[in-house]
Amino acid sequence: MKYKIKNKNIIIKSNNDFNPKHIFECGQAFRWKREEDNSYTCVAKGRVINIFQSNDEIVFSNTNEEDFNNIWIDYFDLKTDYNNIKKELSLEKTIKDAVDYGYGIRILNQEKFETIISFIISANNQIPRIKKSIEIISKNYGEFIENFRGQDYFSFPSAENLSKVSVEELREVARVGFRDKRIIETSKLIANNDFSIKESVNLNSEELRKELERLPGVGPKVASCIMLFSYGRSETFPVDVWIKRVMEELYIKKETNIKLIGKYASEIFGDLAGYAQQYLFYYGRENAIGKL
DNA sequence: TGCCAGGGGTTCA
DNA sequence: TGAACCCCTGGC
Repeated sequence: MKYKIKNKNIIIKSNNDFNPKHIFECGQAFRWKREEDNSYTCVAKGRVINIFQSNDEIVFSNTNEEDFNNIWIDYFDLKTDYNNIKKELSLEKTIKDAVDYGYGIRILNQEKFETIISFIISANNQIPRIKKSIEIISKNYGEFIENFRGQDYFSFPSAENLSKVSVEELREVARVGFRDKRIIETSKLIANNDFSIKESVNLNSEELRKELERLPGVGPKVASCIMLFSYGRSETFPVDVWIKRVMEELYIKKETNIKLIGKYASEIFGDLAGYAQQYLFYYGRENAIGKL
């Protein structure tokens, strides 16, 4: 991975396949903040990092060379050649517009426990409220990291710590509604190793899905998101209401059901289905369905 | 102002 | 298979 260091910042070439807005606003992550200068501050792995695009350069600040190599290269999936993925996907003509539109998307490698809880919260919920709940949970039960640009940042709590919170308190404090029990029970299963995150990485995707769906609050869609956004299972194609609309509008040309859409996607996109999902999701949401 | 629909789905009957 | 679910926001 080629980079240079200037004024304590790590700088890489954008290479037309790294765009902070695309990465953070394509629906995969919740713990980022857009700053007034259009940079993005994001919390992960107990660190706070700021990312700014300047022409064809991407500037990582509030970090250091060691963290960049040990943490962020993996987190931002910098070893994967997205231009190659886009080229392959674009052979299929319908998706080409979506790929061109979200050209700078990358799929992050996020922390597993945080991703599991985040997507349990996402069920039948709205993105601003999801972000708020996750922020409150971190602030109350995570650990203080630092103050950056006037804002305090906290890590996402461990399963051990979150499992000790009462259902009532969590609902009251984090405004998670009926998801309260699911969050606490899942945290307990993970904390007491009934579900072993460490061992789960060795499962094949079919086994992993089955295992994840044992967790309260994790159904087919949430399991898919967890697999794609934190287990690197890039053949996974999460089908939510947005993707359903996009696929119906662009491909199927009529209303259909979720199962069929997943099957269809895997036939067209194969092992690249997960990437395809992200380009389509971003394209569909940003352009608002109906105007495609 | 106040009511109502609907949302990154899952669960339970 | 279908209704119910917390809470919040946007539209009327």
